[in-house]
Amino acid sequence: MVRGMNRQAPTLEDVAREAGVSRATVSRVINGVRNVDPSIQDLVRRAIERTGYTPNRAARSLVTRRSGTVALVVSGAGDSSADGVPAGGVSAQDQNAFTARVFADPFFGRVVSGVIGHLRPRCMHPVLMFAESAEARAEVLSYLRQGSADGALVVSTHPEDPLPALLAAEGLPAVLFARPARPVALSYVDLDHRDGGRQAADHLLARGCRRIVTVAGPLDVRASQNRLDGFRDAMARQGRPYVPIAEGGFTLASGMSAMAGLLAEHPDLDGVFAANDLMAQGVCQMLREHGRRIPEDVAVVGFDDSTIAVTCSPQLTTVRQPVEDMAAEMARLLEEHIRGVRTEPTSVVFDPELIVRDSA
Amino acid sequence: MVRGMNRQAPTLEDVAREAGVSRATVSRVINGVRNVDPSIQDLVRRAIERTGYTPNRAARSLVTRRSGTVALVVSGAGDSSADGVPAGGVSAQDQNAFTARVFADPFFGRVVSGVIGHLRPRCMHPVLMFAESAEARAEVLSYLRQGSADGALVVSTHPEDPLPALLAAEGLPAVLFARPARPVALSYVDLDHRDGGRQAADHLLARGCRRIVTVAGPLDVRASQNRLDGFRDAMARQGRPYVPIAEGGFTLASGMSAMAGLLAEHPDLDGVFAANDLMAQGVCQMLREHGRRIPEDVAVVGFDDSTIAVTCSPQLTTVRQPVEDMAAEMARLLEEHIRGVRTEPTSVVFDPELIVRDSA
DNA sequence: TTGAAAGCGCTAACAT
DNA sequence: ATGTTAGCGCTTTCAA
Repeated sequence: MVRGMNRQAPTLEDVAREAGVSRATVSRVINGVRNVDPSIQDLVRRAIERTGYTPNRAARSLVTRRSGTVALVVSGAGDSSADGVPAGGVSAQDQNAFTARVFADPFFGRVVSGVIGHLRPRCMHPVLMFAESAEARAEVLSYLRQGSADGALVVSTHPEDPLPALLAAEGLPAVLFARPARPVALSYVDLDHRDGGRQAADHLLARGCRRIVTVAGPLDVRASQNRLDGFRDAMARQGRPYVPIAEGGFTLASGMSAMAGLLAEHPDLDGVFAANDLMAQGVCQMLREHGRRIPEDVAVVGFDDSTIAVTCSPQLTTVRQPVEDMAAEMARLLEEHIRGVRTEPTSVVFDPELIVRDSA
Repeated sequence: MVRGMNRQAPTLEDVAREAGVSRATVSRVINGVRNVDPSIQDLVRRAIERTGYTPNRAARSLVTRRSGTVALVVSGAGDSSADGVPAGGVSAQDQNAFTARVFADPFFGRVVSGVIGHLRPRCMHPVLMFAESAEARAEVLSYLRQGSADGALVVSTHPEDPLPALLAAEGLPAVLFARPARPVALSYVDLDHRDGGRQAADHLLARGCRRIVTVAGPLDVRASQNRLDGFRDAMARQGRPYVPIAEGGFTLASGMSAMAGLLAEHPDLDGVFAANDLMAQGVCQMLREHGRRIPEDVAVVGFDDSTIAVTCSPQLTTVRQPVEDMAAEMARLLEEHIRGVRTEPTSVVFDPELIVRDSA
């Protein structure tokens, strides 16, 4: 069915003529509306086949007021207004750095995967947007207002991200990954991070570790804080109120240097909880550089169960965050908001699960 | 300008009435067509402000026949037709695995960054699509035919990827990352991989390395093959016709095991060229586990200059592939094809550049 | 069950 | 320089 690029694409009209019926009937067949004579359905379907017809999305959107597209936005904090930004906005450098940071963690890939998994069977598609500056955020809003996308799935990389509030204020359908720092009338999907921290502590303790330390995530991020809280609570409940802690930045390098510091102050440590797998990998590397065997000398527990948990050696024992499922749930909620079958903001909190492998 | 979600969005008509002019005039102002009296322009702009008007994208697309969207497709090989696929197509597992693999390398993030960098100022947006199965590929084609996207930017992860040929056959605007295995009438952007391999060899040699080995990429990938060829040629030209080689899979783990093998057979090696940074990182880790210092005992050169090149320790000396620039160029070419100002398939080949850091 | 016709909101050719 | 008008391709009442 190779068609030259010159010929106009066939329209409903063409199919209707070919089938000897009206536009309306063809439309009904395509959209699966009942009340169409089976024999006519066949007729139409054959005509569609013959003409190589594909519905025009713009025309359909115009009348249905649905684009079949959702914005998948990765949102930073950036300048919250047009303050002090050199004309022209954010530099390519900054933008690259931001993007690089986002993609450095396998986390985002898992989000994409989960989102696409839900969207694809419904003929919906994600358009990727970065909102690391006030300018970029305005663009996201305008994109949604234009009806270019029916709603937004937003993953904030910073607790002070102003985008959720802006979205809510305009009444635009949106679902967040993680509960926003300040209350916003939007649905979100989250993980019970506290419980994850607790599971890590319990496992290390049950394993017989006595001198446990932790490499926390950035403490201005609620998720990090909660993982740490849960971890500490569990430790305290078992009679260990004090746990040495180093703060990392969720990166491999920060995990390494945090571990180096911890090792210097507590050379006899025998257990580490790292608040994500990337840092856990850094922790393992640093431990090995110091001649410690894992898990014989030091047990390491990570968080996330990202792909690196298994590519890392030894394979990481880690607290699984079901990111794909969470992302799919975001898409599901958003779809319901868009369809209007769900109107109130909702929250769905997932439970983490300890995955035991070789590192602890 | 908070608007309840109940009120209909204002249309051109509303603005026109508010400003006391015709729809056409408002449209002209919005689209920056000359021949509009400055005073009226102001009038209109104020009316737009007051009404909070935003143009409806679907309506605009319908008449301009432009969606302002391009498909950014990551394409695998997968089943090339409906052979032996269990009903329902590819499993969620497979899809996740595919996505995970794609995002494990910082490469894709750089592509996204470069693409967005070019698209954003032009008010265009990328929609993310995966085409790892025949089904998914059909969907990409249909998406483009529907006019949902004006063209496709495709990054193939496999040399036998059938998508480019399908795109070309339908005359759909598309630009590829890397020259396709078999000739296809599409524009592409590529790197002079041979020259990159050459630069790596020359640097290692100039440094005084005598027992050089290499960890190649998957040899069914043209880029890997070319990097290797260039590397070997340069070595041969300097009187070293034989270079021990191990084939990796562009992953960290494969870099480690390739290095382990090489080390076992050539314990006296003093220089390594790894065909990408991820493998180079694996190489470094393995070398360190074997007590080799980098670069004192063994010099290591990577390829790509991805973010890990600098997060890795020691920082990687590597052959830079300007992925962001290449991706932006893809976007530029595609845009020209879409606008019709470029009709013939074109190729743009970038030059790699050796970035000297600490590892060699 | 099918068809006729009225738009959806916009741009562009044409008329003024 | 501005307004009038005719669609773009589709869905969806409303009649038949």
